Amino acid sequence: MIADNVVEPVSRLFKLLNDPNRLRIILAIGKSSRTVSEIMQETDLPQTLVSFHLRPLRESGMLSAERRGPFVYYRVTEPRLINLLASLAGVPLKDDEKRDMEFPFPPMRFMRRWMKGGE
Amino acid sequence: MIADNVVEPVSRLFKLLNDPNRLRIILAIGKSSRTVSEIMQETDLPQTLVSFHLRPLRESGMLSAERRGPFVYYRVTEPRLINLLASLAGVPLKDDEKRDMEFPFPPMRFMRRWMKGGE
DNA sequence: ATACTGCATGAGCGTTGACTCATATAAAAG
DNA sequence: CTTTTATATGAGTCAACGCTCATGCAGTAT
Repeated sequence: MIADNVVEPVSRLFKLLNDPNRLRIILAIGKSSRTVSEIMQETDLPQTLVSFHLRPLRESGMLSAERRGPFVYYRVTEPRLINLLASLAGVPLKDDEKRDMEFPFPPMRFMRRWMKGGE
Repeated sequence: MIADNVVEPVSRLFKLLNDPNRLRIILAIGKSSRTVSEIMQETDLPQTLVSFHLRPLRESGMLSAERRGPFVYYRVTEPRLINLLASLAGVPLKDDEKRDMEFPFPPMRFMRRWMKGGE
């Protein structure tokens, strides 16, 4: 019998990442540091929606926020997350992201078979 | 600008895995082959709910189903998924699952920091 | 044919989740 | 102090989701 406290944390992690707009936001930040306005531009999402999604990502610790003047700069606390998501999404890393590529994530690519949706 | 067709497949994958009961079901099957009744026992979920969750998992190709007499045997099509989930969940593999452990998934363990939930 | 077991499926229901709108706060500029 | 820019937040809406109930179908046995 599998305990709740084993499976619920994993569930929370996937819930945090299961929204297309959140993934867009994370990938837009990438391994650099971006203000909310920059994220709005790169994702073409309204400000209030970007902030709305940034909250749970920040509160979970997946993103960190630092205020500098009127701007708030967000960054991904674990650059490996970008490697992982880029690998899953099947997109190449930007050139300036290929540094500190401790390991690529071909180990996860096998899951791409299950991504096709019935539409 | 990140395209929809890049990020939506990843979203669908995570949606498929973001439910605690689905994770329980997948881990209950493990690397072996289990009937619906056996899954019910191991997860303590009602039959209709187990079947309800098995459907999308099967239709996505994540699980395969084979009828033998009155029973339907489910199995995980990619045993590596069990390695991955077990690693994320922080649970050891059962002894009989440690074979064909081509790679463990310490590469993913760093995400465990984001699993804590505010309750 | 009937009955029983194993599993699947559609309808209905309550809850959660994504989104928008209006508004609030923070910093800078005039 | 007022205004403007950058970001955050609470309330409300609508759709999606998880779940249950009732029922249907497949296989087996009598």
